[in-house]
Amino acid sequence: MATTIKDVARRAGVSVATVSRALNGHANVTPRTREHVMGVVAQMRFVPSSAARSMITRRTHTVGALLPDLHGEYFSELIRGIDLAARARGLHLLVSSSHGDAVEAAAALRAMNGRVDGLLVMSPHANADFLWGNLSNDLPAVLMNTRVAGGLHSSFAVDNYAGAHAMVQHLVERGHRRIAFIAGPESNFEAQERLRGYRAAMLELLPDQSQQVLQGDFAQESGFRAGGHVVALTDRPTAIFASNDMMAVGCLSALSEAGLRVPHDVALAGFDDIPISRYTSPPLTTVRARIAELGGLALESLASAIEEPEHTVVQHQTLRADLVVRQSTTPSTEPRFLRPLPHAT
Amino acid sequence: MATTIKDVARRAGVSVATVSRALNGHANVTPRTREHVMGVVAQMRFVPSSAARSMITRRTHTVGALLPDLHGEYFSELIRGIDLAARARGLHLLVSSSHGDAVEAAAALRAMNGRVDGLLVMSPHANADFLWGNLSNDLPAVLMNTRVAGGLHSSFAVDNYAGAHAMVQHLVERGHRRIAFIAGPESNFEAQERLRGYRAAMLELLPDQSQQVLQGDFAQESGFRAGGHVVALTDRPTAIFASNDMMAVGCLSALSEAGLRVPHDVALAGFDDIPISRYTSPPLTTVRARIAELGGLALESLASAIEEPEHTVVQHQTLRADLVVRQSTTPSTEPRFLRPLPHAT
DNA sequence: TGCCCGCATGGTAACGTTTACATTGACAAA
DNA sequence: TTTGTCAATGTAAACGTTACCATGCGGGCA
Repeated sequence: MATTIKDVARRAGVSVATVSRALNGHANVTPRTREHVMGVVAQMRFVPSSAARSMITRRTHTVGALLPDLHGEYFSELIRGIDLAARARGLHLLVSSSHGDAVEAAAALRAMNGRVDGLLVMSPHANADFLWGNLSNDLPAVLMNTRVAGGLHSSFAVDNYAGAHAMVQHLVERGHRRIAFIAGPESNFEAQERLRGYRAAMLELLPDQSQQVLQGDFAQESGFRAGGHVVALTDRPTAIFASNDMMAVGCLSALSEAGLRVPHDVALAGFDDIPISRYTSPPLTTVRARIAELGGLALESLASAIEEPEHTVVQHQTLRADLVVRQSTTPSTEPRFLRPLPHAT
Repeated sequence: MATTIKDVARRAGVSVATVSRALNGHANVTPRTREHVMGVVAQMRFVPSSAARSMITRRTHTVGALLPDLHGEYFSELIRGIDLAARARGLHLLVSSSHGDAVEAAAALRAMNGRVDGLLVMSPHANADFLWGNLSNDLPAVLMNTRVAGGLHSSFAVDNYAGAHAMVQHLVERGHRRIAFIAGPESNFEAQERLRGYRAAMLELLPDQSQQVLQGDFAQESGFRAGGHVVALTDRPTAIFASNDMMAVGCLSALSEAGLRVPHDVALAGFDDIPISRYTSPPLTTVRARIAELGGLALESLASAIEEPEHTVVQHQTLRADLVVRQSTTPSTEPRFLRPLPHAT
C-alpha cells in the first residue's frame, strides 16, 4: 500500500542504495542524481519507514519521559522545557504520565524499552532498585528531582532545600516568628527537601519557636484546607509558607474568604514560581524553580549521552532556586525585587 | 548485544515461532510450553524489539498528538485526558507541541508519519489543505477544536460559541449593560468562536449597546494589560468577560492593583474552568470547557478508528460548555451554583 | 489395524531499510 | 594501449519479529 524505497528506486531508475544515500545526505552521490531522486521522493510523497530504519540503525530518535501524576503549570512548564530542547535536537518525545503506584510506573518503564534511545525519569518510585530492575542496562537515562544520588545515572534537581531555607530566612528578616509550613506529599522527594529546608532554617534562625507543619499534597485543594485550618487557630501564625504555588493559591483563597488580608494580616509565600503566581492578588512571593530549564537541561544531558555514550560522565547538577519577593510578603508600597542566592552545591 | 527472540528460543529449547506465539498469547500453545517460555523470557529480561514487531504488524501502538504552543493548565489538562485514555487502551503517546508557524507544524506532522498509528491534531494551521498535504492518506486522524468541518476526519470541539453566548446572557441577567470582552489570538479558532458568541449575544440581548473588544492572546500578561486599560476608561464597563481563565486571572490582578473590587465595582468572568479558577479571590465565574474530557474522547475515537478502520464513520461532536457561576460575578452572600445549558449542536 | 484429522511445533519467507562489499566506468599515468 | 585508481552506483546480507505452511505425532473411528 504505502510506497517503499523500492518504488522510489524503480521510478527514479536507480538502485535502492542510491535512494537511501540520497535521502541520508551521504557522500558519493552526484548532485544531479541526488536532485533527481529527491524530486521523485517529493512527488511520490515517500516517507521512509522509521521502524525499518531504526531496526538496523538501532536508533529511534525518540526519548521517553516518565513522569509522575503531575497537575497544573508545573507539568506544562516541564513538558515545554523538554519538548523545546528535544525538537532542537531533532528528537521525538514519548510521554508517560500519571501512574499512581510503582507497579504501573514499572510497566510504563518497561514498555518504553526499545521504543526510545534514552529516558528522562521523574518518579517518586525511582530508587536504585526500581531502575535497575526495569531499565535495560545499556539504555541511557537521566533523573530529575529524585533521590538516587550515587547511582549510574546523571541527575538534575532543583535546590529545594536551599530555596526553602532562603524563604524562611526572608520571612524571619521581615519580622515573622510564627511561621507555618504547608507540606507536600510525604512520598515526594521534592516535598521532603522543602520540608527539610524549612525545619533546618527554623532551627537555625528561630531555635525557640515551635515548628508548625500542615499536611498537604501539592494540589490547590489541600492548600485551601490548610488555609482554613490556620484561620481557625487561636495563636495564629503571622506567615504561611506553602511548599508549592498551587497550594499557596488555594490557601490565599481560604484566607481572603475568611476576611484576612495578605500580607497585612498574614504573609504568604509559595514555591515554584509558576507563571500564575505573578498574577494572584497580591502577587505571590515564591522561589523560582525554573522547571522548564530543568527539563531542558536534563534533555540536553540525555541527548549527549545518547550521541556519545563513552565520552559521557555521570553528573549531578543542582539548579539554583532564587527567591522572588512579591507583595504577598511585603507591603505593596515597597518595590518588587529579585534577589539571587549564592549557588548551593 | 541485546537478547533477541532467537536467544530465548535457543535457551528454552524451542523454535522462535513458539516463543513468539507464547509471547503474543496465541492459541495452540500448550500451557506447559508457554509457562516454560515465559519463565525463560523473564529470566533473560527479554523485551521484544518493537521496531521489528511493528515492521511486520504495521502497528506501532503509538498515537501522536500535534499541539499548538499551549501554556498553563489548559495544556496539562488536555495531555492528562489524552494520556489517561491512551494508557487505558494500551497506547503510547508521542507529543509534539509548541510550534509557532505552519512550516514547523508541517515538519512535525510529517515526522510523525510512520511512527504512529494515528494522530490527534489541535493546531491553528490545521485546515484542509494543510492536512491533505502533510498527512498520509491512510493514517487515521482526529481533530480537536479546529475549523475543518466537512473534512475526512472526525472532530471534537468544545461549544465555544454557545458557552460565550451563555456567559453574556448571565451577565445581562445580572443587570450589566456595558460588557467588555477580552479576545484571544485572532488566528485561533476557539478564540474566534468565543468572540462570535459574545458578539451574537450582545447583538441579540443588548442591541443598543456598543460592543467593546480588547485584544489579548490567551496569556495572563495580556489579561493584565487589558485590565489596566479598562481601569483607565472614562465610561468604564461594569463587567469584563475574558475569553479564557488565564487572561481573567491577569485581569483580576490588574483590577485589584487599581483598587477595584470584584464583583462589587466590576464583575469578571473567564472561560475554560481550569482548576485554578476555583481558587482565585474571588472565585471566578467561568465556562466549563472540560478539556481533559475533550482529549479523552478524541483519543477514544481515534483508537476505534485505528482498530476497525472500515467500521468507522466520520463524526463531529461538540461538547457542551456549562456555565459555572462563582463569586466574581455575584455578591459572595449568594450561594454558588452550577447551571447546565441545553446541549447545542 | 489402518487411516485420517487436528493440534502442537518447527522452518522460513516476508516486512523496508541501511550498509558492507562488488561492480562499473572514466580518467590519468605509465 | 594498458593498467591502476577512484568515484558512482548496484547487489545482497543483515536487523528481529510475525505469519504462513509444513511436519510429525497421537488418538478416534471405521
